[in-house]
Amino acid sequence: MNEKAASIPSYQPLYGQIKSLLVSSLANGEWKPGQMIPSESELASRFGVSQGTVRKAIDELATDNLLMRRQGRGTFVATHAEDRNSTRFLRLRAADGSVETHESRLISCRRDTASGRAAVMLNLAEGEPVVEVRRVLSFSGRPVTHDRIVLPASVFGALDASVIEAWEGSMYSLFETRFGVRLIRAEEHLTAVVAQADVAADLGVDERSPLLAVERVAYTYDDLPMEWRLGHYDTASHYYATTLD
Amino acid sequence: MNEKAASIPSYQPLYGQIKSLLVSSLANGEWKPGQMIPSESELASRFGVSQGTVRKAIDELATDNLLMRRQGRGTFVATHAEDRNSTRFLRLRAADGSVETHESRLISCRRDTASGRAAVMLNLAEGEPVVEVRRVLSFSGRPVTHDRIVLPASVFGALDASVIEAWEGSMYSLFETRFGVRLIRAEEHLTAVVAQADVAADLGVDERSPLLAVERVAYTYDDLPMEWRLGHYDTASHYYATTLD
DNA sequence: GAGTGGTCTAGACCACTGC
DNA sequence: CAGTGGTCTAGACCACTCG
Repeated sequence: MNEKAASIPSYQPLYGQIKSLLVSSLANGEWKPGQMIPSESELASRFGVSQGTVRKAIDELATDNLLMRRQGRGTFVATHAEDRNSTRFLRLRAADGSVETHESRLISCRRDTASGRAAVMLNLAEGEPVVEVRRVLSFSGRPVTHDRIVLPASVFGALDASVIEAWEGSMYSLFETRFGVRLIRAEEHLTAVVAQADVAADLGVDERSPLLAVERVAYTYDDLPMEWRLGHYDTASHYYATTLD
Repeated sequence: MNEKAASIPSYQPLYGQIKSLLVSSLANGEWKPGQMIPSESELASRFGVSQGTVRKAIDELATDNLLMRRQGRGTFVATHAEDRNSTRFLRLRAADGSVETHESRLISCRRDTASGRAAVMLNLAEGEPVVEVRRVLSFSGRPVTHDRIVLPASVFGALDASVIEAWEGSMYSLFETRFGVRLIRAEEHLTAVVAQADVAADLGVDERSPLLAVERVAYTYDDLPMEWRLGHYDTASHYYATTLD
């Protein structure tokens, strides 16, 4: 095709437009997490562009972890329901650097109304219905993190304790499978705080112990905030790892 | 060229080899921070490959922040001595999300011998000479972080208080300009701790206040650890920001 | 206008997977 | 062996910067 992006106002390259089309197909559920998307050559003829252009679009989506390429097999929609992805957002490491398996213990799951930081960060009005989950994550049998998770009830209304306790896998995997919500990106704000009574009790640490407070907001394909959580990590024997580059 | 990578043992693509060659030129100082490297077409003929192959190599180096592309101008060696890069490794934000300017106050700069975590992380034997810098960073006039920086004296022997106080710019910019050491990547380990007396005094917070402890190791082009630092951040009015994706 | 990076194409061939 | 992604090429043309 030669009569390309002639009338686009502020120039966007063809592969950028293809990328948007692919994201739309992901967002509207045409291709579901874990599924294979059409081959590069098929997409090229569908969109009327060369394979190289489709390739560049897919390259960027793979870099952003929206897609996963597997040589010889195809290109797949990324999913949290995979061993290598199930802890993608977990930055906690044991003091010796190893990545341990962890177990989750549910404390509560109840309906509530939005307020404070959670309401602001989720773009909800005060008082809108939400679901609030509290849980403790243990590493090698020892409680390390306490999480309070707030979700809009408009989407997660069907979430309750039995659903969570029956689920094998991560929260994000549950959201994908049971609610059709795929969270692809999150932002975290870290501070150091002193443990409050309830959290201290759940973690088995002294009140007033220092804890790492981790506030997280996770976003969908459309960049809508869909989950707010406040974690409190006991960093006596674990640390939070990041890379700067 | 058709007689390409015929005898390479475990297949490495051509652009990967070009990438290695480019990194070598960066590491041995053929092209210095801030300088422009040869154009893609010149590199293509120098290496006897197509421009597209050079391009792919440069693309990846630009993604890794080793090079910076500027359309219409050329490709440049990334440097910390640039406004947009001078705070590249600083993840601190004010509580309202803004990025403030900061001022550094030097507490001490002295020769010491390697020991403990610093020795281990810098691959130094106990007792090898190091330079230790302590400083406080203030945001909007208020002290927020206390840093203890340890550097191998074999490279940074000429560093002293007068050099630091005369310098306008970041530490990494100083390392580049005065010591020919470019640090391209760093890893951080975060924990929550209680303030010790000396740090508390320097930051003007109560002893036993919770602080965010940030241990950082920074690496050169050759992936050698060249800087170890232990920061203590007062997160009462600031937070540490990261993105998960 | 000359030079640089950025996009797009068409086609050849290689590497890997699974039937 | 067919199908998929991965690499490489050669060449055309576009967008941007600067003198």
